[in-house]
Amino acid sequence: MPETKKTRKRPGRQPGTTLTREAILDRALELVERDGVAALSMRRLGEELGVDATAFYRHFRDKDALVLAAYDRVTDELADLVRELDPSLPWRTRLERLAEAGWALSERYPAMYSLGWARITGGPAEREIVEFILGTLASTGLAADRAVLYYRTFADLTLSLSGMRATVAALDPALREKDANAWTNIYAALPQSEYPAAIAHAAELQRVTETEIYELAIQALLDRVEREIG
Amino acid sequence: MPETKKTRKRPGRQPGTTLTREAILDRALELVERDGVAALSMRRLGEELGVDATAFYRHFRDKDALVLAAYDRVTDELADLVRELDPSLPWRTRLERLAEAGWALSERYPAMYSLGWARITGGPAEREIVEFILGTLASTGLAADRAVLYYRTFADLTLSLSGMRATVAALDPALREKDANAWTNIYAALPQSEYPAAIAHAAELQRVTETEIYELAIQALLDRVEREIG
DNA sequence: ACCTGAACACCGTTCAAGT
DNA sequence: ACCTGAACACCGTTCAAGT
Repeated sequence: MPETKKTRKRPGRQPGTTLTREAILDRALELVERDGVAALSMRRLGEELGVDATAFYRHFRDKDALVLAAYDRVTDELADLVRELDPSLPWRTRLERLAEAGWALSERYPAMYSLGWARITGGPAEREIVEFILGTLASTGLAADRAVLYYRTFADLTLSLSGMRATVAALDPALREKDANAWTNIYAALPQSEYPAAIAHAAELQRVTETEIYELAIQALLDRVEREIG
Repeated sequence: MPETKKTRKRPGRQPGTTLTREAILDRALELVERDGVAALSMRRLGEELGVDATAFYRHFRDKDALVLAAYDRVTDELADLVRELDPSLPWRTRLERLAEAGWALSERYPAMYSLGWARITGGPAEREIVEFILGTLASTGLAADRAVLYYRTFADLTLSLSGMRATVAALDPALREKDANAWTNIYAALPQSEYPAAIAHAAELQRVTETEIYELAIQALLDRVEREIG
C-alpha cells in the first residue's frame, strides 16, 4: 500500500524565528497591559510572537520567572528616576519624588504592577532603589535601627498602596463593576438609624480620591521622620 | 442482541447529599488555609464535600462569588470585635484595637485574606466596620471632609499592609523561598563601593519585623489625626 | 542550540439528563 | 429543586522528535 502523501508532522525549529529575552518581555508587558492579567498565558504570548507556547522554557525557568523579569523591567523606570534625581535636593523632597514616581508607575502598568508589587525580584533596579532610600534616610543623621525601620515602612507603604490601586485597576471589568456597585448600593440602601455616620458622610465619601489618600499616608510618615530628626 | 447489563450512567441527585451555603463556605475556608490558594478549585472542593464540582453553581453564581462570600465570613470576626469594643474608650485606642485585630486576622487566614483584601464585598460585616471607623473619627469633631479622608486612609493603610503580609505568606512555598533568597543574596553579594548604605545597614535590616512596620505606619497616621484635632 | 507538537494533569463553566 | 457527568475551551509544563 503506497504511502499517501499526507501532510506530515514536522516538528523542529522554523527558519526566521529567533526569540530573545528582551523581545519576549516587551511583548509580555504589552499583552498584559492591553488584554489584562488573564490574557498573559504561554499560549497567548506564543501567538503574539509567532512561536509555540513551549518555546519560552528555553529562555525562562517557568512562567513565574518570566513575569518577575517583566516586572523588573517596569521597576527599571523607577531606577532611572533615582539616578537622575538631583542629589542636592532635601531628603524629604527626594523621597516625595520617589513616592510620586512609584504611584505613576502603578498607573502606567497596572496589570504588571499588580503581578509583581508584593514580590522581591532581587534585580539591579530593586537594589538601586533600596540603596537610594536607605542612603537618603541615613543622610539625615538617623540611627541605623531607625533609618532601617523608616526605610522598610516607606517601602512597604508606597508598594502596598500603589499595589492596591493597581490590583483594583487590573481586576476583570466585570468584577470592578461588581465592587463599584457594592459601594453605591451600600450608601443607597443603608438604614438611617443603624449607620448614621456613613449616611452623614455619604456625599464626602464620593469625593475622596486615591491620590489624596496616598499622599496623606506618605506625608504622615515623613512628618514622623522629620519630628524624630528634630 | 440482549443488552449486557453494564454499569449504566446514572446522573442525578444522590441521596444524602444536602449542600448548604454555610457548609460550602466552611469547607472552602478550611481547604484554602490548609492546602493553599492554588488548591481552592471547584473540583478539589467537590472532593472535599463529596459532591460534583458543578454542584456549587446552584448556590453561588460563580467561583468569585463563592470566594467573596468566604472572605466576608472572615471579615465577620472583625465586626464581632467592633461590636464588643467598649464605646467609652478614647477614639485613638478604639482605632488601634481595630488595626491590631485586622492584622491578627490576616495572620490567621492568610490565604483567604490574600484573596479578598482588595475587594469590596458590600456585606454587613464590612458596613459595620465602615460605620465604626467613620463614627469614631467623626466623634473627634473633625470636619466631614477630613473625617472621610482619614477614614479612607486608615482603611486603605490597614487593608493594604495586612494584605501585603497575607499575600507573601500565602505565596507558594517555592516562590517564598525564592524571594527570601533574593534578599539574602542581595546583601551577601553587594559590591561595597556601589551600595554603601545597604552594606552599612545589613545587620539592622535582618532585625526589622513586619509587625513593627505596621504599627509605625498606623501610629504615624493617628499622630497626624491627633495633631489636626489639636 | 533552539523550536515544535503531542501529551499530561489540571482549570472554570454550561447544559442536558437524571432523581 | 438539586445534583451528575459529559463536554468545551482553556491552563502550565514535560519531553521526544525534529532542524
